[in-house]
Order: sequence, then structure tokens, then C-alpha cells
Amino acid sequence: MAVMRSEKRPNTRMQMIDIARMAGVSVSTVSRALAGSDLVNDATRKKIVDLAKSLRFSANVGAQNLRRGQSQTIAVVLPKSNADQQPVSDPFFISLLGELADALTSRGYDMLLTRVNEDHIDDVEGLVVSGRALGIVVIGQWLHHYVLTGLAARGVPIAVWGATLPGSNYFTVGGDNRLGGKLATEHLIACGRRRIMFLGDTRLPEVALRFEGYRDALIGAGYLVNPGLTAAVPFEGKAARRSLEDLFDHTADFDALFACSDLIAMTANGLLNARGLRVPDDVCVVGYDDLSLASQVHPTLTSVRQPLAAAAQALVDAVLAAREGKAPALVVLETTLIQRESSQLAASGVNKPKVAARSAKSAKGTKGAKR
Amino acid sequence: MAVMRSEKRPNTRMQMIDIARMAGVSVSTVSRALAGSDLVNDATRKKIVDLAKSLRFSANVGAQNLRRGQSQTIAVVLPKSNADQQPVSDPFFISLLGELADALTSRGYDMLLTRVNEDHIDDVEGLVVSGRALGIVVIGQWLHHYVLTGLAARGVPIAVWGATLPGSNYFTVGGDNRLGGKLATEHLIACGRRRIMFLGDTRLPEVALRFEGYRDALIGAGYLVNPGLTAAVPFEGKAARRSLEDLFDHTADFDALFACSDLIAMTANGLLNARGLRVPDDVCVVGYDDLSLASQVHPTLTSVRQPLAAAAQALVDAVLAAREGKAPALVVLETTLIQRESSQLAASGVNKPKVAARSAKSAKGTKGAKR
DNA sequence: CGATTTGTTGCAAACGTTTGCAATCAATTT
DNA sequence: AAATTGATTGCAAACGTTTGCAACAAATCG
Repeated sequence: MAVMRSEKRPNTRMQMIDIARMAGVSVSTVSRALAGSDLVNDATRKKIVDLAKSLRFSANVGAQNLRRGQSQTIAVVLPKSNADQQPVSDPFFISLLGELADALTSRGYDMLLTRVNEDHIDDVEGLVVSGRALGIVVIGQWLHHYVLTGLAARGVPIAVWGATLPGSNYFTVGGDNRLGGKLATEHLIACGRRRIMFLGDTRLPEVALRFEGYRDALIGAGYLVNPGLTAAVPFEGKAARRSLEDLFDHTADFDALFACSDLIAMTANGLLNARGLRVPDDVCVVGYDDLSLASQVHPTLTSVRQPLAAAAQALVDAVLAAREGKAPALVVLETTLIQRESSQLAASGVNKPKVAARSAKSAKGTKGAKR
Repeated sequence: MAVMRSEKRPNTRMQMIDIARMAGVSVSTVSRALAGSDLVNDATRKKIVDLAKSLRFSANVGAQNLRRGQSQTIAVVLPKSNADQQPVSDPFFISLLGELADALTSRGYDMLLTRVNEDHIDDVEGLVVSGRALGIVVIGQWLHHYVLTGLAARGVPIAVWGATLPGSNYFTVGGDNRLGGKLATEHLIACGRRRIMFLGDTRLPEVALRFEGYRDALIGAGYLVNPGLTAAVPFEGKAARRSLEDLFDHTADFDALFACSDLIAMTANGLLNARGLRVPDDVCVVGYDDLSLASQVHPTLTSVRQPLAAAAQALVDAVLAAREGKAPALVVLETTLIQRESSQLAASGVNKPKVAARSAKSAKGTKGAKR
């Protein structure tokens, strides 16, 4: 009679050896059966798989990773500015997070979410070195370009959402910020506006590019770029509001606003309203990101859309490519202007399309998209 | 001369044995040194730690977990309704997510984010069984009470954000929904409103409780509860907007709205505005959740605040307690009304505090909060 | 009918840590 | 001086998988 050693210890967790005993086979066979290997007899496999399912067995991932020498996890890093210890402020990033979760899950990867102080971004290298994650997606490039460059140089597979700067040594996915700025501004010009204010902090690479587009459009239309019509409004809520209040107290000489986020646009909207200025009659407003909220506020907000689902897919593609040692690429996503009530065309005869769109460079990132 | 076998294979990853060789000690000593054990000589430890740091070494977590028989990861599950395949819609949940990431990180846990279809919630058990996570935080109880009950019964450590229903067999953290509904409604009554409309889908446990509070307040003030003044507006953006449009087309007989989310409130706001109804003069509006956006729109939105940071801390506490096999508890968080422009007091002599607050039952969850 | 092939299984060695135990050596005690 | 103590260190056995290799039986071939 074989010794029943199932009660060895209060070993609560079930493992392959238990399944193996119950099925009367060896662990090897169980392992192979659960992996779907065709090295094992169909009947045996079915028996084992059924058994495992009915017992809700799931193999220990740590051991698997250890043996296989790789994990199926991708870390998503959300830098936290230590100036304002705010929780994630921008709904845009949050939505991107959701899309990333979906994209990763549907491809069989686990998603490890990490918040990291912006002056400790280096720490994320540990996530890869320790085998916890096979690569890293960084949301929000902000001011950390040099840190990211360092990480990439040391061979950490990273993919970054942000401005697609040529010459960067890491994978980048982003909208066409310059085009976005241009589309928005051209639209405002087409609305008959001439004193178009730019709201955004141009120290951020993405915003800087949008500003270039803004300038391009103005110059293209034969207008001057008035430095007095630029305000470095921060992205974050409270600070943004203060900044805008201050701005509107001192300046009133504008007939349109181009805000670098919908959040800023909506706040501006509210403040203008409170000051008796009507949108879009007195001031046209265009935002950026096309949050789902943009179509629900009043007046509904004209905005530059960045395709989130495609962005998530592209980021996953990119980090996987990075891990395979491929040369870093820039993925520029389709960037379109969505016109709504907050900006009104002056005349009807203007030959602008209702939705101005132009896809840019590469788009292989959307290949595997499920929806 | 010892054989240098460092070039055994293109074994890219550094491990303890490499550090050990360089320091001239055994792996055991390296392991102990990096763990900060005082079994190792101070000088030796310092040498090893410095070496590891300069080489950016980080021990393989899979192996650690395997050996230790436990992981330092907590899974956060975001159920995805398969009706509307929408990405995470509600900014409230998203913000909670951010807070959770912070709370977990600061306590040394990794956060595994998983989106799961609402009819496959059972799958999350695999996360624990496979040793990937030591426990699960579920965001959004919705209609899944029975599934969660099953999980808990099978010994899966879970903590849920949602309605705190007595008799549940799993840990729950939530606001005091009944009180929230009551505070909001009492405030609207104090504003001199009598035809107060309730917007929310009472099939959801949380909303049902808020409705009870709404009813309590009305009855307490000697008013009747008019079934015609209740509308099952869904939480999700698009559907919410359609539902509200439909509602306002058929009903106009109200002078106040109590919406079960700020999102609904803000959308309603916009629609009312478009129909020429002024907020708060014609219609007072109160929302729920106190999104950061609530203080930035125009008019700023009166809302019932649920303390997010405390919620996150409490959820982490709860899932850890669950893992230790403690008896499930309900944590009810402080729930307060934040008055803003969208609702105006009728008279000034009313003896209502500017911020009506009342903390409820337990609050041990906030003990470890850092901010 | 012996030899070879094919299909199915088990054995045992990794994977990179942690940790109980034993070993070593210097310092202290008797 | 022998014996005891205490502080450091190394050895080797886990932890739960996967997988190359060998073993075996049944089926096919010459």
C-alpha cells in the first residue's frame, strides 16, 4: 500500500502533483496536458484538463516563470510629479490606462500598474531586472526624456506615450501633436477668429509641438503670432483653474481659446461663462484629447481626438518589439478634429470638411486591434 | 586557476551568484546581505549592497515568491460590463484606481490590474490560486453580489468597493450611501425645492441605498415620494445622455435634480442649459462622487463626497485582513455634502451648516494613510 | 518473426532564490 | 591550555514548474 502523504503539512494550495495523483499519471504528463501539448494522449489530456478545471486548479505562475525564464507581465508606469502630489489628474491618461488593461489582457499579458515619483523613475528598471515584468510602458513622457533615454540605453524594453521626437532611442507612441495644433487653429481661423489664445505649458514636448502647429496655422493664414496670447496653463486641475482666473483677470483681448487639454478647456468655459462671456458667440473654445465628457458638457466641446484604443495597441506592440531588440520606432497615430458646439463656423460656404482628418506615418500598431 | 564559467551561455540576466563571485562570498551571504539580515558582518553586507546597487541588481521575484511561498502582489479587478463594451467609463473608479496604486505601492505591494468580463468574474480566482496575487480588490460590485459571495466562500481573499450590505461574507468598503442620499435631498429641500427628481438605476445596491436616503429625507420633511420623479438613468456616458434627453422631453415638472453620479449631473446640467433652464435658478442640481471636475465646471457642482484616499487604504487593509482569515467586516467611510453653485439656499437664515458632515461606523481603514 | 517506427509516458535536471543546519574561526571563559 | 561561546559563513535542500532524454508498449515494416 502506498503511503498517503497528502496530509504532509497544512499545505493549502493545490498543485500539479495532486492532479497527477488523482489522474494516476506523472507531473510531467499533467504539465504537458495543461499546456495543450500533443505529446499526450487525447483521452488522458481530456481527463486531466477536466479534472483541473473542476478543481479550479491553476499552475503556479512564479514557478512557471522561473523555469521558462520569462514572465508574461508588462509594467505600466504612471509618473507622479512630486510638485503636486495629486493623484492621477488627467482623465485622458486614465482612459488610456483602461485601454491598456484591455489590450494587454486580450493578448494574454498581465498588467502591473506602478506609480512612481518622477525623480525615481530609474527604479522601474528593477521591474525588468527582477523578472517581474518583461517590459515597461510609460504613460506621460513629460520632462523625463533623459531618464527614459538612459533606461533604453541600458537595454530596458520601454515604450512611451508622448511626443514622437525623432532621434529618440526608445519607442514612442503619440498623436500628431503638430497636426493637432494646426487643425484646431485653422478651424478657429475658419470660424472667423483672429485673436486666438494658446493655453498650455510649452515646456512639455507634446505641448511645444502643438504650439508649433498653432504657429504654422497662424502664419499660413497670414497672421502674426502674438506672444501676449500664450499662457503656460498647467494640466492639473486646481493649478489650471487658478492660472486661468489670473489670466482672465488681466487679459480679455481674445476671441478664441485653444486649450491643450479638454480639462483646461472645460474649466475655461466655466470661467468665461461666469464672467458673462458666451461660448461660442463671444469666445470660441477648442480642447484637446476628446474625452468622452467633451460630448456631454454644455456647450459640447470641439476637441482634437487622439485614438485611445489604437494608442494602447501600439504601445503594447512597441514594448514587445523593444524586448525583441528591434530598432526604436515612432508611431504617430491618426489625429482628427471633432467639431462641436463650442466653436462655430462664421460662414457656411467655407470649404473645410466637417471632420478634418489626416493619418500620419506608421500605423502598424493597430494591426492586432480587436475592436 | 579556477575555471571562469561566466560565459557559460549568453545568459544576459545578472543573478546572485554573479554578485557572490565578485564579492568573494557565497550566494547565501548575498541573499542574507540584500535581505538586511544581521547574520552577516556589517562590512560584508555593505560591500555586497553597494555592489548590487552599482550593478543595478535586483533579485528575481519569481524565484523569491516560489521559495517563500507567497507573492507581494494584489490584484485589482475592474469588471467590464459586456453590454456596453465601453472602456472604464466612470472617472470615479479611475481615480480610485490611482489612489489604490499609491496605497499599494507605498506599502510595498505590487498592483496587478485586470479587466474582466462581468460574466467571467470567477476567473479571477485563478489569480490567487496561481500565486500571482495574494488577494483581490474588486472595484464596482454592481450586480455581481452572488459571484463575490461564491469567491469568498471558497476562501479567495477579496475586498470590494460598493454598497456595504450587512450579512455579506466578504469585506466591503464604501461610502454611507443612505446618508449621502439623505444629505443631498435635505439640502435640496432646504433650498426650497419640492419636486426633486432622483436620477439613478436602483438595481445597483449603492443606488438603491441612496434612494432610501432620498425617500427618508422627503418623508422626514413631510413630503410625498412621487414615483414619477424617479428615472433609472444609467451610469455610462452615452446611454446616460440618451436617457436624460428622453426624460427631459417628457417631463419638465421638477425644480431640482439629485443625480447618482457627477457625470450624470454634469450631463443633465448641459442639457438643461440647452433647453433654456438655468441652474441653479430654475433647477438645483446635486451630483455624487465629488469628482475633481465638479469644482471646475460652470456652475460648480454641489456633490456628495466619498473620500477616495481613505477608500483605497481601507480596501488594502481589508484584503490583507481577508487573507489572514479574519471575519469579513464592513467599512463605511465618511460621507459629506460639498455645496457649490449648482444649488442655492433659498433663504440665508436656514440653520444648515455650510458643509454637512457625519462620519459613520468604523474608520480604522484610514489609520495608515500617509496624506 | 525480428527489427524498426510511432505514440505515450516517466525520470530527473534545471530555473534563482531562501533558510535550517553545520562548520569555521576568533574571542572569551574556566 | 582546554573548553565554551559567539559571530560569520557556506552547504545543500527545498519551492512548483518545464522539458530533454530515455523507456516502454503497440503498431508497422521487411
